[in-house]
Amino acid sequence: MPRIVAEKSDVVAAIAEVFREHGYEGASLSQITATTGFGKGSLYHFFPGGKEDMASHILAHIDHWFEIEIFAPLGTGDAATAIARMMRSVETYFQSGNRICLVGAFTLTGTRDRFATPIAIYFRRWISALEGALHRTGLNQSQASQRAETAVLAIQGALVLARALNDAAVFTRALHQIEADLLRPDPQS
Amino acid sequence: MPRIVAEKSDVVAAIAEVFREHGYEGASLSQITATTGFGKGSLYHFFPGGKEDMASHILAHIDHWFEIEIFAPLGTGDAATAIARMMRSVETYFQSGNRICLVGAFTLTGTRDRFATPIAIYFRRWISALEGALHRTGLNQSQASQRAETAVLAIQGALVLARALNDAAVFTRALHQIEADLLRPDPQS
DNA sequence: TTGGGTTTGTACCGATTGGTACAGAATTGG
DNA sequence: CCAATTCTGTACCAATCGGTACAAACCCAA
Repeated sequence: MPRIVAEKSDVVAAIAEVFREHGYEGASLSQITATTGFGKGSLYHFFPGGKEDMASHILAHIDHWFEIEIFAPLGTGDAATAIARMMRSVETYFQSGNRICLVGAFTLTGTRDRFATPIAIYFRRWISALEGALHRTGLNQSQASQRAETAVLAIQGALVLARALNDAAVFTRALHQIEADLLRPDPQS
Repeated sequence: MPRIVAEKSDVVAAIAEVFREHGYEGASLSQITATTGFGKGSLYHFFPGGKEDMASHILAHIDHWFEIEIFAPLGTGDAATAIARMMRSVETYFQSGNRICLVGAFTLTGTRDRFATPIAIYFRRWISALEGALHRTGLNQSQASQRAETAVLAIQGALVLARALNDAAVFTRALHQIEADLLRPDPQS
């Protein structure tokens, strides 16, 4: 019984990479079976709802990972440390700019309409978790909110530009600047 | 004879909107014919190379528009004025965040591999044009380069986040901050 | 008005799409 | 060891995919 869960989780991770490479519409069932090694039988056993079901589970899987590794930790301990920890996790997760944000990729196509709610929740949660940490550094609510939004947005943009220029250095460079901007002392006070 | 060119340009613009909405892989020929009103006959007359040919022409069309309206103007006149002008053009072009950057959307899927060169050229040219203007404000080369990269990246990220949250205000808010960051006096001097 | 090129709609093509059916292999609890 | 359940490969399906062929409609110069 636990074996089912474990394998399903593996399947989710494997399919996610196919979506990451070809997008939702571009990832065909035959590509998924070929790349993951799972036949249609297995696929439709785990995901009776087909492609859309797979993508839903993938988004949930990603959201869960971020909740555990990024969002929740932002709420604990020293704020500056938590933010630095986030930046490190982000750099690792996105493989220094060589890996795409699937949520962001879904956002930019018609796929967004299918998954509008989980997509919006993911980004809102990220911003709100970061905003909480910034608030603990002494920033007021509106400044914390603005900085958090800017940081999340910049991470997404960095992923786009790094891939467009095929230059992962763009991403790491951006991450360092984002971190500096986040921890910069309040110019108001 | 000029009529051909004019109509072809119209077709390009119409198809671009379909790609913008569904992505390259997601935009089917039948959707293109239905949305644009042009039959397959016309489509394959103008674009013998099919879908890929259409997308190439669209990218060229976009690049040309940006060259005329954004990139080239950055090289003329007062730098601060030129940058402010760019921000206004960007806000108009992307309809205050309600319109997607097709180049960015292509970047995040397997489509990038097909059009890697024009995509990279587009972003490089944008950054380099902006870098030139920043250099004219007195910033040194490396600072100008870094700021230009950050600004272009942030615009892309703002488009992603605005669409993800279905909130155009995110985009306009970001644009104002980007402009302020670009024109901020050199902290070094 | 006619003739030649340009533009377009329609019918059609093989290939592939996402999805279903189901028999059998593998695994498990009893 | 057996039966029930879980898992998987294969064959198959209608629908749609991107693309081709081509004849008719259209347009403009002569």
